[in-house]
Amino acid sequence: MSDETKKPKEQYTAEPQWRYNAALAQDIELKWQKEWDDTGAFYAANVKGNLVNGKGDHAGTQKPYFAIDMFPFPSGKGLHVGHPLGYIATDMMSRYHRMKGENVLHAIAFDAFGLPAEQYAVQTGQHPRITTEENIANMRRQLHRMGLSFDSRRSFATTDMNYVQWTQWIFSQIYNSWYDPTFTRPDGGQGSARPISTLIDQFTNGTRSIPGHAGAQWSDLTTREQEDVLNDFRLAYISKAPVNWAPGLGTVLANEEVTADGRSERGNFPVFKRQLRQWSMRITAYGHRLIEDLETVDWPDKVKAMQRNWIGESHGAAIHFDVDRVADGLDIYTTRPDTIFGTTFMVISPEHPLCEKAPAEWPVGVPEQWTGGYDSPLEAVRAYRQADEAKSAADHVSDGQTKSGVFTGLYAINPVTGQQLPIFTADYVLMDYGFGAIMAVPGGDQRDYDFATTFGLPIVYTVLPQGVIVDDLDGSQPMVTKVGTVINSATESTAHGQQPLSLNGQSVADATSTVITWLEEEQIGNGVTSYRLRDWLFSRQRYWGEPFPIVYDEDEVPHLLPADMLPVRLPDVPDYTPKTFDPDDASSNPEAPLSRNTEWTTVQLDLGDGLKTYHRETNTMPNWAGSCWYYLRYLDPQDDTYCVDPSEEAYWMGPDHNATAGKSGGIDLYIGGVEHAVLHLLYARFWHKVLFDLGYVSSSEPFHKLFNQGYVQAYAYTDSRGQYVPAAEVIETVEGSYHQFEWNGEMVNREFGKMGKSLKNIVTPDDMYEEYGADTFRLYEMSMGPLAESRPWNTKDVTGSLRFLQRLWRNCINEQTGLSTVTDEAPDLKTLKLLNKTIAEVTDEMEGMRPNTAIAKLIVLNNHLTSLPAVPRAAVEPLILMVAPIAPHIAEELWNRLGHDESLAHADWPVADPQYLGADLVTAVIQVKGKVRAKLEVPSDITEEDLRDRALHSEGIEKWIGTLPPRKVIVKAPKIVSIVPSE
RNA sequence: GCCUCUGUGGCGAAAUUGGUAUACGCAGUGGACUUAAAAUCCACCGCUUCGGCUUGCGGGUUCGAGUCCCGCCGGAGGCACCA
Repeated sequence: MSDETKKPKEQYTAEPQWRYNAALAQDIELKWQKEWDDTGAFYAANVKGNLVNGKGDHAGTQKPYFAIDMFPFPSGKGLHVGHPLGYIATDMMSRYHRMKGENVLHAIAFDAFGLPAEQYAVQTGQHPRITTEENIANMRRQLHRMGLSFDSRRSFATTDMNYVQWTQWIFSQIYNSWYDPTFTRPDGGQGSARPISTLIDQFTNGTRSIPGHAGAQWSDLTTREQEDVLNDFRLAYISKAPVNWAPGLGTVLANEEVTADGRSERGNFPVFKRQLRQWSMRITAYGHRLIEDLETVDWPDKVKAMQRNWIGESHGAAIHFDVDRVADGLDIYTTRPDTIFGTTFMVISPEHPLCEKAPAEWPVGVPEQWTGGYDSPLEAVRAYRQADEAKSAADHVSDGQTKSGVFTGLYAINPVTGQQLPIFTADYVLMDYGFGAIMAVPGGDQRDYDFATTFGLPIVYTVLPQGVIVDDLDGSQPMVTKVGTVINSATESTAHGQQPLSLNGQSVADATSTVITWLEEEQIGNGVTSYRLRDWLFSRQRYWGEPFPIVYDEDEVPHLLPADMLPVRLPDVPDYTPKTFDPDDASSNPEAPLSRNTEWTTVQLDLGDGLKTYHRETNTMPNWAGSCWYYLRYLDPQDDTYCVDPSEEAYWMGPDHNATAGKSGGIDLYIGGVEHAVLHLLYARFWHKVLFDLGYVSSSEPFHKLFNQGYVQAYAYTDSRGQYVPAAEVIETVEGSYHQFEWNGEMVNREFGKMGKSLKNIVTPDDMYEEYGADTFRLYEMSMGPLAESRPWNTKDVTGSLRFLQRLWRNCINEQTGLSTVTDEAPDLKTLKLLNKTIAEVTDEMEGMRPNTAIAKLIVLNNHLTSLPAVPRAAVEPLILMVAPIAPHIAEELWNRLGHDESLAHADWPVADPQYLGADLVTAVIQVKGKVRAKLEVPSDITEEDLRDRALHSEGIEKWIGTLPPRKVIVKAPKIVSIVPSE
């Protein structure tokens, strides 16, 4: 009995079989993903070789479009909904360009070496190769479920041996190159990487003298001596300069990996400056080109500015100062040589070699505070240097006006004035910028001023500051009184036989060039360009990275392994965990895990002069190495002859490959987070330029168009104790403008920021697939707001995206039968006009990568179709095609159910018919004193006179303009009439 | 401190060269359908003392300013002893 009463109710309430809900979406999505895989729908065709498109063809005359994301790191945690934002955008653009008939290369690889993978492996007790592979498998599954149109044949991980081999090969090319700043490149530019053999030729035939061995023959030098000379030229070289040592991480780090407060970006450990022997890349040789060529790429201004700031090119002068009793004297760098008359003391870095020349006795009459309380300059300087070494990078930054330092007991001579200047050592002068020494001008520089006031040193002003009257400073001669004019800067002195110099009355810019010319004539100094950018520290004391293709002989001379010995495989080691230390233990020393396998480190090789014993380099490369060139490997992933075949690189990335790419060439679209603005993007540009100089690639820049997607942010909730509560369970109530949040009957506070496990606010793509389906998820991500902006995730808003797809589905499909309901009758004029307007506008939005506004317009069209008694095929088919890049599965299914046998992946993007674009009637607005007072329906081709006339006589307008003739009437036909009434 | 960017309804956000501010979505309100609810469909939805007032605040340019200029205030990001 009860069964009978229930049964009809159930039948009644059950959802129709063909309602577009999460379950149906899943069926559709899995079906089409399989179809795409089976038919190779997204296979991109190469020029030659075995990579052809799904139809079996090589690239023909089709325009190429190469669009990729910054590839992911295969994390053990998997993805949350914030991660795929960029991937969906790139996929949308790839699908759009495919429908425009272009040959689209869209692929993904995995950045699988590096610290986090290693740490994850340590936690799980498994070999990093195993955990890395598991993580990649999980990530592939999550990404595949999203329906991203990758060419699956072009996917790889940076840890694949076949890839490592070519990473090592590129290192070899860099190692075997030097930078010749005078060489004219084939593209007409000055300066180029060249094979090191061309440098050896110059040494051998005497066209270049051998540094440190003047007059010697190259062949007379020992192998050791030759290598030492070459090391100073190689683009990958062994550096003995101060490096960043993080004991808590157990490895050294690049400058780019150290935060502003002197801690490691990963792990937040203190970083110490240490003199350690490490591999370095001479990226500074490319400083100018890395700035200059930013002009040739289509990047956000913000990222360009960040790279310019990071490289920090500045123009100034190198000036030589004689030093009492020290033959070599002292060279300094300044950007303000015009202020040399205001120099009242000198400062050298504690690491500066001149510190070692500190005398054993204080000069007579030295103020107490200059001595630091020590009995001699020698002791004072030694103590100051020791204290300096123990400081972490963070402790070096002085707080405000207090500056530390000590007098060296030495005096320099101002080459312009002949004045004696005390030389101090202080840690505010850095050894690795300029010459590690400055001329201090307390009248012009805040830091010098702070130091001068601390140590009671004189202050001289040489540039007229605001509000100072000229006669007070220099009444002796008549002068212009302009702020920024150089004053107090003249010498009659000819003590060294120099020409007198006066800068008085000149502008700073003029004075600067005057003094540089003078310095060059007198051979005291010269104009130089300096960079903030340091060479790139390239070795790490880690297990999970690429081994260097380098061995050392018994004299510690490095030898490069030839290409046929690559790849150098990572050996097994008894323990691959990094050796870490007390984070504050500055005296600790790095230990490379690879050195633990002594069977591997010692090796017998024949490198051309018989079998000899060598030991291997035990450092590994930083994980930036793999990300420096992976985009090239997509083009030609299986090549055994080249890292990328030149003809493939020319087709996909060359300067002529695509009208959008401009003269630099490069990838058509590269989407990723702004956090890589000065790390990956700078390093990759550098490697690419070396490969360009050496003739391996034809594009001078790797990434022609760069786009930074915003971050997906999320709300998190804390209870009264400050503990995070599960965000999904929080109930929000709104009263007026007042919002309340409740969890388990308790009021909780809302905060806004990242999505993270500890914040209990993670939403995963898997959650979305289950509740809404991949298409709804993709659509929501694209409709949240402008792609470049960060936006908060709001799961409840996702329903709006689902409703749009449901309505689209219902417009085409009978929910009971699953059959098409569209009519083949022609659409009415209103529909045609809206359709063509939508096509024109959505095309425009897609070109500008504004999916949020594109979607709004698609919804408007769809809502209009909903209001029609029957949905015309001619209107809904273009709509389906336009939805396809964003929600591809439902689009394919509808396309199929409407009777198309072919996938729409390569269908033609709709084109607007111009005859429906112009409007016959438009609304003209009548403004009086800038306020809208009336509206008129007028023909769109109305003349200005006509419109003016009709506006002035329109109903009710005299109420606003009065009876007097208006003072002024502006007409912009057919939209605006602006009336200024007489008073 | 220096360099970028940003500020519009209850919320996410639109507004192409200065030309009808608030498209589209969420939330909300009312109605139709239903025994009822959900779903769906239709309508409304900045504030207002009904004069008007509204794009963080104060000025300016203009017939007309969210948009351009000057000065503040708030928010985000980057760099930071770089001579």
